[in-house]
Amino acid sequence: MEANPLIAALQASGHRITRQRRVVLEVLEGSQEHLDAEALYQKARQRSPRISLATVYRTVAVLKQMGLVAEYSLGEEHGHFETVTEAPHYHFTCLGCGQVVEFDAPQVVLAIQELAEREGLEVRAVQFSLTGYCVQCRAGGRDDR
Amino acid sequence: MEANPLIAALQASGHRITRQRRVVLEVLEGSQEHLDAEALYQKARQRSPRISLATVYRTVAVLKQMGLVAEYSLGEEHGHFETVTEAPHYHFTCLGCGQVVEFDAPQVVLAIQELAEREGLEVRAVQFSLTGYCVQCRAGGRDDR
DNA sequence: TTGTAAATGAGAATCATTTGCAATAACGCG
DNA sequence: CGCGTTATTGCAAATGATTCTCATTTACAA
Ligand SMILES: [Mn+2]
Ligand SMILES: [Mn+2]
Ligand SMILES: [Zn+2]
Ligand SMILES: [Zn+2]
Repeated sequence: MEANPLIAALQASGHRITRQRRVVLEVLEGSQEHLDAEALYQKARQRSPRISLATVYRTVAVLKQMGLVAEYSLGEEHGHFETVTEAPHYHFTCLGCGQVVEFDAPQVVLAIQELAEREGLEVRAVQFSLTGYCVQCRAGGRDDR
Repeated sequence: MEANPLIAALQASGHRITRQRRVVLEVLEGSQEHLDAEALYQKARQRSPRISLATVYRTVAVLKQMGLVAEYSLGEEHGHFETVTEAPHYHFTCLGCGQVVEFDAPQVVLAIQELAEREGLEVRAVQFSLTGYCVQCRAGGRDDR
């Protein structure tokens, strides 16, 4: 009875559907970019001006523990969020222009499975991200540091 | 002329060898554990009581940019440090008992090289760590969450 | 329509890390 | 060895990200 599957899932798990949760979810779904809490907050407030940053954090926290949203690091001091999709993928962030390149890495997934099996580990979370310089930034001089 | 190679490298790069740098380096080298800034600070202060936390941070920062020490995340909100050795290795942290399992993963290194080549990227830093439950913690009931 | 518990907003609190600045100490040189 | 220059330090205040407290609002089951 609810159009949005994310909202439906939230609802199904016994959470109340508030305007702010709906908005945060919409922003998250309607963006290809990799948003951090502040960006999410700015976008959300365009639709719901009175929303607070704390609510943004609280909302992604709920979505995270439900497995609907993933938080990951792009090498910065704060987290970024993205809705969880079928295929797992990872990120490379250019230190020059900031662009994020997404890539999939089945070999990495395999390596993890092997390790887990060999050592008897139960892997709950994987953190994998790269930083460096993209083609454009490497070309355009400024090969600093 | 300097016994410790790390100290020698620091010196060679034009940095002054201070008591506190020597101490931080010694603590880092003489520990198998994965120390965070606070732990490093506590251990360092046993040898040099007046050292400050700020100096610990400043020291690891210098060592990091020289490539002598690596900072990585173990899933917590703060960083951990370890001296850089020949073979790159990664970490799995048990959410139950806190133990850290180190492992090497050539497949991951390969996957990164391939990606870099294919996309023309220059990878400067790799962040790869796992969290979950170790064999002991999985066995000993408490299969919470 | 109402009661009740969940969720929110605002701001204070917390944590990790960084920074400003005056005092201290390394070390190249005479 | 004794100095002078300047990097480095200690301390405290500043910052940035995220969490928490608490009074107020709101979702939603009955
Ligand atoms: Mn992505
Ligand atoms: Mn290690
Ligand atoms: Zn770039
Ligand atoms: Zn364990």
